[in-house]
Amino acid sequence: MPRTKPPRTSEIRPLPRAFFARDPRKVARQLLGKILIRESAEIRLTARIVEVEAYLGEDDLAAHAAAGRTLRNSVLFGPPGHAYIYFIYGNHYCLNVSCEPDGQAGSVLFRALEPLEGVGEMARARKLDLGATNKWQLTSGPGRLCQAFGITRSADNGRDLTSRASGLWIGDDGSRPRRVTITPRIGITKAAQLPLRYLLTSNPFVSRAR
DNA sequence: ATATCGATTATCT
DNA sequence: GATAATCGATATG
Repeated sequence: MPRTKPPRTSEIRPLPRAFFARDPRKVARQLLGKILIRESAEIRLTARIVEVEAYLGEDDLAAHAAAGRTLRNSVLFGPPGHAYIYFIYGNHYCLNVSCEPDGQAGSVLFRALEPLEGVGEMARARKLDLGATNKWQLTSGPGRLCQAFGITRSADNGRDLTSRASGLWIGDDGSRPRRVTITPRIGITKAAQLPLRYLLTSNPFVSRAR
C-alpha cells in the first residue's frame, strides 16, 4: 500500500551501527525506503530514501577512498554510520554514510529523497516557490537534498547518523520497498560501468539521468 | 525533447 | 594548473 501519510515519530527507530558495518552494496540496497531525519528545537525535516549509490574501498577508482586516507576523506576510514560530506564543483555538498568496520573504507551516497515532513522549510532552503508540480525538485539530486536539509561539511561532516541526539539520523519506520532497480552510477568517469546505483523502481522522486 | 556550458572552490598533481 | 560522486540556465531540433 502506498504511504501517503508521514510516519509517526515514535514509530521510527534509528538504524543500529551494525547495519552500516557491512559491504556498501548491501547497505545501499537496504537503505532504500528508510528515512533521513533532521530535527532540532526549531525544525523537523523527514524524507524517504529513494536513490543511493555504493562506493567501495580503495579498489574502487570512482571512490574518494581510492587515493588512500587524506584529511578530506578520513571519515570514510573511520567507524560506520557517520556522515561523510564533501564539497564539489565549487557549489554543492553531497552526503554519504560511512560503511564497513572501523579502519576500512566504503560509503553510500544519498542521491534522492521523497520529502515527507517540513516541505515548506525545504522549499525555503532551496529558494524555490513550491507547487504541486515541482515538489520533486526539492531533493532529487545529491546537491539538492543537502541544500534542502541544510547539510554542510563544516556543520555535519563526521556526524553520527545512528543517534537521535545528533539531530541528523537515519530511521526505519518498518516499510519495505516494493521493487528496486540497479543501474550504473551517475556523473563519474572512472569505473563508470559498475552497477552500483540503487533506486526504487518508478519512484517519481529519483534524480534524472544527466 | 536533448545538448552544452558557466559557476566557483577544495583538493590533488 | 586541472579536475570534480552537480545544478541551473541557455541554446537548438
